[in-house]
Amino acid sequence: MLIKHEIARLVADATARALEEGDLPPLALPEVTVEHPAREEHGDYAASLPMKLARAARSDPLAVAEAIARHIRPSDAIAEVVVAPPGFINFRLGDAWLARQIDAILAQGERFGDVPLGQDQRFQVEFVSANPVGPLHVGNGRGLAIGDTLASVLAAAGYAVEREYLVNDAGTQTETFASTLYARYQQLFGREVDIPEGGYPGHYVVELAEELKAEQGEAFLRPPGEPWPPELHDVGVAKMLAIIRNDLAAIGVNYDAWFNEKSLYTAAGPYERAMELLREKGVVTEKEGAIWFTSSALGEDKDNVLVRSTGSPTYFASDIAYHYDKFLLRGFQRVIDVWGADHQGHVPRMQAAVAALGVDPERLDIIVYQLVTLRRGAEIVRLSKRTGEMITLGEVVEEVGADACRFFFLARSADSHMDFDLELAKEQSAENPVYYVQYAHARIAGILGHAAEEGVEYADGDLALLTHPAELALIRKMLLLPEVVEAVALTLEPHHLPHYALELATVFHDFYEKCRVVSDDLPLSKARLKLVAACRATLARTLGLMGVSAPVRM
RNA sequence: GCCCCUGUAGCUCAAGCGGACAGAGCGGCUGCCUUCUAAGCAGCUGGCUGCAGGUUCGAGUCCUGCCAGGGGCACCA
Repeated sequence: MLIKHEIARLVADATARALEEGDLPPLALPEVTVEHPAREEHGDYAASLPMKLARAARSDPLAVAEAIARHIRPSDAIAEVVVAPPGFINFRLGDAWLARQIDAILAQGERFGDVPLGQDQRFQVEFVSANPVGPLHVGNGRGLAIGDTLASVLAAAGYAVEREYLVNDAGTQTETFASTLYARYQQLFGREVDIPEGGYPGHYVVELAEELKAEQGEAFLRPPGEPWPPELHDVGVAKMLAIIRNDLAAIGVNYDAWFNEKSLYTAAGPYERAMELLREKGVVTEKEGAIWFTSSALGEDKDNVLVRSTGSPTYFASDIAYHYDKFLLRGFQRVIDVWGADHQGHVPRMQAAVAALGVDPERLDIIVYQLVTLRRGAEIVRLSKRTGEMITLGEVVEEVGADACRFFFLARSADSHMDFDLELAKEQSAENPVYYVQYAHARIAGILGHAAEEGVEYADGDLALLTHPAELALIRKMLLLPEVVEAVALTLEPHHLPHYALELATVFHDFYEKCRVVSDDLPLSKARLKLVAACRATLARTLGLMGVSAPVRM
């Protein structure tokens, strides 16, 4: 159990005893939590419970704090319990206990940070899922960093997590894409055709057409004026998808599943079954030749079309079928979808649809991240796939580096609108926060390498020798990792991770300046080697959760 | 017009469920390498948390109104 929870329990138990013995008047006990005081002199943890109870106890918060504090049982972890105005109970961890935690961290190695929140419940995180009609852009990068890290953190929190990419290969967009590709293809054979209305003007389609011509010659050519051959759709989508997968690989994402939208539409498949279920639930109606989800009766602004009057299903219907598949067919306990803000209007009706399928909407979390503005200095670069000019994620990764990209995307909360200034990202590459963290890891690797060269074995190091404030500060910070993992898993806000990484690196660099590790003092050297070995594991785990590399040399 | 997000230092952003004196990085200025990595450290500079009310023992955080910016309101996805 995390020390944070142990302390909260000590406070709860003490309060219960104070109530039993009449030191406090009868009152209902709220959930007890502890927090980290902002100021160091207030200790490691603080309980503000007395201030919350003061009114019900009709007493002074300070008196309540003292009544509770009197009943706190001693713990070997806690060196000091202090009551402080206006009504806090402050706890300070003991130096010896802190030092002993190093062995616990070393024993866990790079599993340190795991937290027993889940018991292997199956979770799915679906992210990016960009339509295979163009290369990934910077906004996709943000979704990628958020989704991938969330998946890693949830796995560390004890859930069985699957990463999934939905390939939208059944909608009108890939049809338009195929038309565009065919137009470009024909142009290569000297035909004067324009790309279709609403098509994709980007140069990459020309490149794909050239590739097609080089590989297949005129095999896809039809007489002028005739529609493109049906095979072209899948061939084109496959080529686009290959480019996307390549970009994803460059930034280091590994999906467990690639789900084809088309597979929803097999006979008696998810689409048909989901629609049937909605009909059974009585949330479907027909009007103006189309089939509608009667979401306005469920508190929504308006109804939404499921099947167009042409008979083809909308994106909304497709997504309902997809979530039917996730929840009812594959049985995920919880599904986390990571969407860009341009889809936020889709959130309430999706939640309503999931509820209509009989699934507790609490099981569906939709993380909406705000859009990214890409700029070069003062010049704003448009993100739209529909304009010819765009900077792809692949190009950004090449320019800025995968590690810096991920860290940058991750460091801002999903709710914040972010600017990605390429000029700045490049200029700052040496001053980038990610290198600050990685440098701490590389420094430790250097120290451990140096110790090995000097033949210093430290397995028997005596941790009791670690008493320097910088050493203890480092241990304190390391012990926070499980708390951060727990917080991220609970709030689904991965931006806490890079901020923690920065704090940990700061405390390490401070320690490094103040404490020489390998010195003439062999016992102290051994103890400090244990300390930095544990710190290396903590840094590596933190970086690993973010998908950022932990270099041994820089 | 309605809905979602945001407004915190010159810039980019933090601030777990409301807690003690709002923090980092970058920028600017000043110092520190015969030593395990100077991609580092120490110090200085910097704030009416958009504005006005309200709730509370306590508000950057919650509520209401206003102002400003981004996004969304299709038989597109």
